[in-house]
Amino acid sequence: MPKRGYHHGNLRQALVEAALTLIEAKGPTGFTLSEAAKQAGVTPAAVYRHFDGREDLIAEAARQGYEIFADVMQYAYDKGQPSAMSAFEATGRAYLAFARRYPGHYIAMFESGISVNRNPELAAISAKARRVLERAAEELSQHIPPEKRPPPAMFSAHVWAMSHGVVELFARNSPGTQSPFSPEDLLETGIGVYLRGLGLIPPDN
Amino acid sequence: MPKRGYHHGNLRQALVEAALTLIEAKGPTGFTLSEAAKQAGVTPAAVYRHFDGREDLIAEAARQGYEIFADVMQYAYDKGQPSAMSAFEATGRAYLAFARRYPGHYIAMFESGISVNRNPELAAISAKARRVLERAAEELSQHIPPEKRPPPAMFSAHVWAMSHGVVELFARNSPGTQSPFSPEDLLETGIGVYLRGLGLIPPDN
DNA sequence: TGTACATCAGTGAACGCGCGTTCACTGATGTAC
DNA sequence: TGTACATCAGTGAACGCGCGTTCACTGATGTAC
Repeated sequence: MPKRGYHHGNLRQALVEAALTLIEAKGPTGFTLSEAAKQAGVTPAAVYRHFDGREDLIAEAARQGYEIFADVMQYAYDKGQPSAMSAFEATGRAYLAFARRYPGHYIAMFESGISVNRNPELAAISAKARRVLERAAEELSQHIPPEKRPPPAMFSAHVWAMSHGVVELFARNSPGTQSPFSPEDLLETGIGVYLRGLGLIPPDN
Repeated sequence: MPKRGYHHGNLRQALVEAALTLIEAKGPTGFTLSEAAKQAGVTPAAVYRHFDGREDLIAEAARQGYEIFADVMQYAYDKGQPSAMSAFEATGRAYLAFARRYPGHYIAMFESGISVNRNPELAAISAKARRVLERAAEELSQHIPPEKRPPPAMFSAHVWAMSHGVVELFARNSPGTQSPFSPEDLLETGIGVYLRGLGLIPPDN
């Protein structure tokens, strides 16, 4: 049984979770340190026992997000093996699934404006997550004749961009008026067309 | 010569422009009505002669953005005629060019969290902009055999998603570590691969 | 087991700040005669 | 052209608010003997 702290128990993590809930509910703008403290049942000043301040708390939320993100992507990649194609497709689906399932984390990571270079730990874990997708792209691209093979970094950037675009425009309520297609469908078909364009799927399949 | 108002001249527009500058510089979060007023050389209270409040000012900035956006897209589309392909590619490039050239507008439109349904005028102009891309996709898709033709709305959603993703991840400084490729290259090649996947570009071209 | 002491997580009061918004006003501009 | 009046854009003072942050403190928990 995990030992509980002196007073609250595990305030640090409770604050991160409060922050995630609030970020999800009100956007990175609406999130305030005071409200997170209140939601954790604690005075705002208590937050400073665990974090340097507001930004630091958001950064920790993002860090935990990247941690989960990297795991999820890696797991999808492994599970899709040994086919390079199915591994790649699984990571694409995992991206969207992550955004759906952990919206607070996703927002903290990609919409809060905190830089990934704000501290080395954050930079490391985000790079790790990115590398999963890059590796999947790299392996898949070996099936393309070398002379028409795009650089894997470009390949993965395309897929990342489409995934992120689908999330931002169609998996949230706000700006893109809802399309008649589900985000999952859009991403699946979009990546499908893209892979066909790379010659990785037969043209008439 | 445009007539100037009583005191300031054209406060309404000056406020919109101040807002755009601030939104660009500090993000939608950092933007404050008071600062916009100050930058326009006016008391915060004066803003209320022209707008209902802070949100209304952002909405007007977004509206003007959609206005420009629709024009830019339409112009690119027309200029790319009569080839459906070149018209389509031109609108894709225009998307990115718009994001680059009017960052304040772009942020107000897509990142400020204001809903396009907040007022009818905004909904109308944003729909108009969207329709340009949809029409380009529709015409282009006529070159695909009907049985393997995706719905044009899906087609344009894919391209919009990739464009938006490239802008958000690679054309800003923050989250995506800078890729070795320029956003323009990424979008151009990404859409190229996608169109090839649709069979619109010969496989070995 | 019991006592004395050290640690340190969380308190509560206080701070200065800039925010969005309101209000009665002022004074420059426009208009009627 | 000159005067009296109406309009209304912008003023400046004030408001209440919640924010992030600081500080000396308290009191529960852990530890040494």
